[in-house]
Amino acid sequence: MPRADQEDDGGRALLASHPAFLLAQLGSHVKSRFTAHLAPLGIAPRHFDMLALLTDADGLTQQQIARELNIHRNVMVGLVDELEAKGLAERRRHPTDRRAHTVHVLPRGRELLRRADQVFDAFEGDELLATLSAADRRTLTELLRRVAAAAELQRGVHPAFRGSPE
Amino acid sequence: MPRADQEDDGGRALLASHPAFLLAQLGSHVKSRFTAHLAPLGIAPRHFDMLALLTDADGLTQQQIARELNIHRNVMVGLVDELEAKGLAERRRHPTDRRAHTVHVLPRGRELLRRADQVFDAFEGDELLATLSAADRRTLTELLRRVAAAAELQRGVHPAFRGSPE
DNA sequence: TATTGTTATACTCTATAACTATA
DNA sequence: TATAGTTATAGAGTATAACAATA
Repeated sequence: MPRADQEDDGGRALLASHPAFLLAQLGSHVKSRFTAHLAPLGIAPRHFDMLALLTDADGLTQQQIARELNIHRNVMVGLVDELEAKGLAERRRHPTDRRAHTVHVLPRGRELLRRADQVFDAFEGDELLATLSAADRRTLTELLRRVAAAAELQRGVHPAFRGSPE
Repeated sequence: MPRADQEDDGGRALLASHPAFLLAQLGSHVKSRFTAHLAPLGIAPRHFDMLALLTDADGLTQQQIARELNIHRNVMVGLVDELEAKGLAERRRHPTDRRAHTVHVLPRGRELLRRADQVFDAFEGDELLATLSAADRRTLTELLRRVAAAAELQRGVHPAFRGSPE
């Protein structure tokens, strides 16, 4: 059903029909919309990613979280501070390494993540992709996944590569 | 050919397999990679977008450019300054409105845009989408275009909506 | 009174470096 | 010597307000 590529005007191809341009545009759109949807819950996408990660793998150190989420360890300090201030997570002493802190999700954090998941699913399904059929959504997801995989972007797959140079 | 959605582990669905998440991730990846590819030419994506717009519609005022590109008019001042400093574009007096400046691409700007276009095409075709067949690329482009259209994101389509509140 | 370009200011993000306590 | 967490600082980017010239 797609009426694929229509050539336009005489000269240059319109930027707006290039996948790279569309990806950049949609990426920033998704980020700002999701930020807005999350605001009433009192958290930002950063916190959402972190709670989601810890729910799958509780008790990681700040360094490990930073590598998984591809953010600098300096920024982690503030993020964990904020989660602690909101009662969503807490730092504990690492059992063997006295330099490290492990981070653990608290009950309030799990409860908030549940609601944030609903916000995310509603945004994705009812707003962002509302015009696509179920089959189109599967196709889009698979194509995006392949492009992301080729770019080595997946979370938690190549943690070793993620060393931010200092 | 896509092996569509594979359910994983016991609990939450992995964020990394959601199209909204993939879009946000790929969007920032595209932006940073394209910025890096453009750096040797001495310009940023902003300048590229602006040169591309003016090549299709030379002589717009700074306000009009700002609306088309969805950036604030205050920022336009600096961008045009930079393009002028590099000899890529220049301000001229608006023929009838003495408050306004029109912006015009100079020969060096057109020449640089040609090279930037090549950089863009090479990045998109040989790097970003290298793993996708021609048919997959068309499918992806069409799906992205439909999602972007639904979000009213196209450049230059609804300029009237773009009023940044002050 | 509204608009164009401009400047100034503040606020957020990010990147870098350096410090401490451990290993 | 290297690493985990922390703190401080500087730069880029963005948002807001205000101003002069003109409509």
